[in-house]
Amino acid sequence: MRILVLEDDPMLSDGLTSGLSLHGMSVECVSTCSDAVSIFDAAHYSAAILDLMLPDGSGLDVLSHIRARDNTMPVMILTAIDAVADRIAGLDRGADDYMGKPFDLGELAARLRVMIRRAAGRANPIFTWRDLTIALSHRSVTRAGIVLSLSRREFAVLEALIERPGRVLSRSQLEARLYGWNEEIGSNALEVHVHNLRAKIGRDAIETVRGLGYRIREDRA
Amino acid sequence: MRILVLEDDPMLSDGLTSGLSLHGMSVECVSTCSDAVSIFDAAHYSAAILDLMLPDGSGLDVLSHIRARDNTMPVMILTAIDAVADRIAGLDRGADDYMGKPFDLGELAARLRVMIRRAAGRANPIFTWRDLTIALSHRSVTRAGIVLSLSRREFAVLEALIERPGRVLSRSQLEARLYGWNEEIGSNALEVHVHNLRAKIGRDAIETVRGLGYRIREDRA
DNA sequence: GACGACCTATGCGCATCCTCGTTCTCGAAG
DNA sequence: CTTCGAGAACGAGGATGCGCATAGGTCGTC
Repeated sequence: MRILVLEDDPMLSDGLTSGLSLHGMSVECVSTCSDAVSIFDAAHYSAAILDLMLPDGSGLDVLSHIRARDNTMPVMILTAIDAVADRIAGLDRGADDYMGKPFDLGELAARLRVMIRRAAGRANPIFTWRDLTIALSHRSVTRAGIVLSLSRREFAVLEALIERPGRVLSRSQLEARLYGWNEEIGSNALEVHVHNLRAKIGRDAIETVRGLGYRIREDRA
Repeated sequence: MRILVLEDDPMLSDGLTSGLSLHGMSVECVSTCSDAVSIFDAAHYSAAILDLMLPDGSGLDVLSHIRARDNTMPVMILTAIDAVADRIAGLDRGADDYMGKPFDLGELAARLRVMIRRAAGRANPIFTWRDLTIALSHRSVTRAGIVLSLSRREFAVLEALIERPGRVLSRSQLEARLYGWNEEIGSNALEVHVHNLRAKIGRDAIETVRGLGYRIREDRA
């Protein structure tokens, strides 16, 4: 099990390295967000531990970077013991777990193992788009940290579109997916759903390609 | 065939440029990893040749960057003749082939062609012309990195022309393709579309062959 | 019965597209 | 080189219909 640690406090990172090694994990440390980003792009790890307060940014940005690349690596964030807002923000951006400092090394190791085991068995892609995160398995969508409640049809539309970002889905394709094959639809129901969906997830997330259909706008931010 | 070369030795990059040009490839050179990364994000190439030892990093990092973006572009890495470890690392990170320095230009060109041909069979067709990229599957067209919005007819014209670059399509051929068989057209609608299309993708992309029709100008840049 | 999810219906705005008239360009003939 | 005609480019106007927004109606659930 290869763990990457993003932590700028040398005392803490040394402790993590030696402590987790005792639990059979091999640990590598970086101390800046930019190092973390480049090493994540380059290599593969079983899990990552991210501190939030770094000299050149927040670990949350690294997390967003990871998830933006469809990397579902388990991520644990370290927060101050009482920083609830940070924890929520972390989970919303796709973190799998958090621990408050100071923490017990044994518990940290155990939680890492749980995360890694769970990750191995899951094919639960968490899509992200701008400030939107969509967890298909939980049928949950959050925007900028707050949970949205989508109706069944709305979620189905979003799910269909987000499976292939940038790909145009025609109205008939979407209807065939929402309704059974010969569960005919006689009106602009789909457009209404798209309309309501846009009101919830943001006007410009879904792009209409006139005469062809809809697609999720690719995020070139 | 548009090739991007990442090489910081000017002697070598000059040689590659002139040598590969003789084999009908158009070559662009960058000498730093950061330049390479930004140009890969902006434009599309048929293949890339990456040196490993660069002033600001390793070509392997560039390779990882490319693959992290789901870009399946064929990549060849250049290594010292006896750097076996580098080759393995390169292939592990998703390179398609490698060559040891010094190399034979003819062989390099041949291997590039093989890579490109192989890649053409697996990828969705993305045509490029100068700073234009056309992804038929996504129905998206970008010019110098920014997305253009083409209307249905405009895209259809462009699609028809770009299927066979350099080939002249007569007006009646294009009309037959845009409109159904007996969906007659009574005027110069096609010319208007060509006109509007030119305004978007660049005046000289589409060449008119007087009395015969239109064609995509072949890129001999 | 209140509520939410869903489908249906309808009017409007606007992008798209065709048409038309004019101007421009090319190329061959004089 | 000049002239001239056909083909091509351009700009503008107007019709069409797609997609949007909104409201009303039905069904199922609590």
